[in-house]
Amino acid sequence: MIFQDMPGHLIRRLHQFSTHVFQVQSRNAGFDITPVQFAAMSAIRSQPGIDQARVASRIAYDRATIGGVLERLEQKGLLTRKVSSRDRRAREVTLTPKGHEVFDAILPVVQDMQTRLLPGLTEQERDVFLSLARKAAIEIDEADPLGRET
Amino acid sequence: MIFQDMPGHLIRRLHQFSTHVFQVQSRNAGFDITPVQFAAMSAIRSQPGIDQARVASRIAYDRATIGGVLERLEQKGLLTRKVSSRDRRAREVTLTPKGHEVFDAILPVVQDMQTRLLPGLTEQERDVFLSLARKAAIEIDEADPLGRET
DNA sequence: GGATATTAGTATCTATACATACTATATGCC
DNA sequence: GGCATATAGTATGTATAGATACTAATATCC
Repeated sequence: MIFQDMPGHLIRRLHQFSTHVFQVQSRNAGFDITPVQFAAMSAIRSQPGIDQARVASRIAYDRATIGGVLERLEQKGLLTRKVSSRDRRAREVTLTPKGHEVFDAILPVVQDMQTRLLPGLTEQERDVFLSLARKAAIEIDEADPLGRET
Repeated sequence: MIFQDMPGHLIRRLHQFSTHVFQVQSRNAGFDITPVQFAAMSAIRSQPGIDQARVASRIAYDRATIGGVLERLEQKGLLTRKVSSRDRRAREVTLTPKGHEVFDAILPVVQDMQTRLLPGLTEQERDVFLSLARKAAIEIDEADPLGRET
C-alpha cells in the first residue's frame, strides 16, 4: 500500500488541515486562540467551576497538557483558577467576563468553519463521513485511550 | 452543535487514536519509532538521496519539523545526511543498512495496524470512510496548505 | 555578469501532546 | 483512627508542529 493512501496518513492530513483552517480563521477574526484553548473554554463554559482533570477528560486530553493550556488562558485573563474548598487538590476553573466575551465572539466563527474542514465533499458525503467518524469515535471513547469517563 | 459532535473534534479524536495505536504497536514490536519518523523513512526509502525539503513536502510537513526528525533519526544511526554536490544548500538523505533493517521490520506492523485505526466500523464502512478521506485529502493537496508540490 | 528573487536548512519561539514521576490531599477499608 | 490506595495538579523530559527570521547558496532576469 502506498504511504499516501494509508489510513493513518489520511487521518493525519485531515487533522493537519483542520488545525490549519482553525488557526487562519481564528486569526482572521482577530483572535489568538488555538483549537485546544477553544475546546477547553467550551468545556468550562458549559460547566463553570469544573476542575482541571474533568476539563481534560471532557475534551480527551491528558492532565499535563491541559494544565499548560489553562495556565496560558489564565495569563490571557480569560479564566480564573481557584483551589476547591471541597477538595484542596482540585482547582475550579471559571471563565472571566472577558473569557465569555471572547468565547461568544469566536463560537460562530468556529461553527462556520466546520463545513470547510472536509473540502471537495458534497454535503451528503460530509454527512456520511461524519456519521462514520462518530461511530468510530464512540468506539474509541469506550476503549478509552485518553478518553473521558464521566 | 455539541462540541463533541463537531467535525474538528471528531477528526482530532481519530488522529489522536491513530498516533496512540502507532505508539503502542510500535513499542510492542520492540521499536522506538514515531509516526513522523516512519513517514520520513518511507519517503527516503522510496527515493534514496532525496533532500530534506522534498522529504518534508512528500509527507506534508514543514521543513523545520522535518529537520529535527531527520536529526534524531541520524542520531539513532538510521540514516545519513550529506551535503549535495549539485546544490551545496541541500542535504541528501539516505537510509543506512540499519535503517533499512528497521524499516523492513516495522513496515508489516504499520500495515497491520491500519485496519485498527477506525474501530467499530465494518470493512465496507471503512472503505467508504477512506475513499471520502482520500477525496478530501486530494482537495487539500491542491489547495496546498503545507502540501507537497512535486 | 551583477542585482534580485528563490530556495535549503537552521535557529528561535510558542504551543501542543503525552509519558512518567512526584507532592499533596482525599478516600476506602479494617 | 490509621494505613493502603487512589486522585489532582505539577514538574520534567522528549517529540512533534509550524510560524518567522536568518544565512548561505542557487537561479533568474536584464
